[in-house]
Amino acid sequence: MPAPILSKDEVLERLLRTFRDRGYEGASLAELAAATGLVKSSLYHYFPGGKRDMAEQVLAHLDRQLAAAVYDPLRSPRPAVAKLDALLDALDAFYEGGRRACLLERLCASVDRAAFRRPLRRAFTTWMEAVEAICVEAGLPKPVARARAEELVVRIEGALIVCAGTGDCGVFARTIRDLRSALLKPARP
Amino acid sequence: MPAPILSKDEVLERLLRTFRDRGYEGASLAELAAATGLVKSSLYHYFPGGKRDMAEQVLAHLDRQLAAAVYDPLRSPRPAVAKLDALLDALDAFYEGGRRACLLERLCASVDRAAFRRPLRRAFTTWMEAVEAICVEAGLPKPVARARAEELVVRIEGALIVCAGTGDCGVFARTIRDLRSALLKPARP
DNA sequence: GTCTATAATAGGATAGAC
DNA sequence: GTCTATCCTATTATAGAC
Repeated sequence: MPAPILSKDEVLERLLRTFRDRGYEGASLAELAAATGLVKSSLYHYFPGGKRDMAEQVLAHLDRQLAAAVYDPLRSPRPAVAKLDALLDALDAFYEGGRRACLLERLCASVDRAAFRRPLRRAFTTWMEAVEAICVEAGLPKPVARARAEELVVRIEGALIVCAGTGDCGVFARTIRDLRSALLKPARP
Repeated sequence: MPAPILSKDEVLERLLRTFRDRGYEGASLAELAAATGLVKSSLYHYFPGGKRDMAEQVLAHLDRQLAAAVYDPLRSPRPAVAKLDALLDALDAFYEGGRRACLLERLCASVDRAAFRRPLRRAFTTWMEAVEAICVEAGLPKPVARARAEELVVRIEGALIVCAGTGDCGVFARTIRDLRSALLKPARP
């Protein structure tokens, strides 16, 4: 009875990278197996439901990771501006300045998207609610805060696409910079 | 020698729809054939290079379509606000209020993305230049116009992702509305 | 220019040994 | 929990008739 080579979290981490680099359809079982150092049938031990199961568990893993590394720290007693800075730094690092794609986007675009509907919706909602809370804390009225949060998520996702399409990571940098300076500005008179 | 059933443009139009609905990897030759009413080997008559060839030609087709239906009309003698309105109306119709995905995004996310690098870059650039021209015409300084154009494309692409992810087309509608009212606003003091 | 037929391969998935 | 071996189907692609 061989011992596990990688922890489940390490397996999920590698699957996450493969899915976001290759896309859902683009990531074959052969690639996913190679990325984890396992053979296909070993993957089926962890993920009896196959590829779809992998993506679902990777999504849940991402959710946990983000909660622990990004969203929870936002509850610390710091001014809203500092929280926004921290969030944008985390996003910049996570997407490597626009060089990496977003797993959520990749799964939204997949043929199996219906299977990921709920976790995807949840991921986007959690993200937006975290930003909305920062905006509210900064003194913005709730409807404005909501709109600003939506705008942040939209612009980050869009910037990743345009970076990939133009090969110009500057788009992502400018988007981050712009959000940093404008997101918490008072609502226009 | 049977006559063509569909014109080349009609074939390209149907391939475009299939690619944007199913994604590049997600669209199989069987689906692409069904969508055009041809059998696989007939597709190879039009597209000897197979699927990649199809996507490349579809991209070129889209480029021509946009030039004729969207970009060229922007050269007519109308005020900049009217041009922006027309462009946003065209985008809203093209993406069906956020219900349809963007072909450019689908190809950016594909495993064969390297093959589409140039046409993708060109498509994004053309789009941004058209918006930039409107902004300049509205009296914005060139650097501001450039940034605003980038912002429009980023927000449209992002809104499509967030729509797909949350199932809420309202995101797209709000983005269009917001761009309509804010894109040509004078640069902040 | 369209078709039928067929190859060749890659993909997802399973059985069962250790 | 990992492996080897295998299966089945879908997918891409080609050959050649009409």
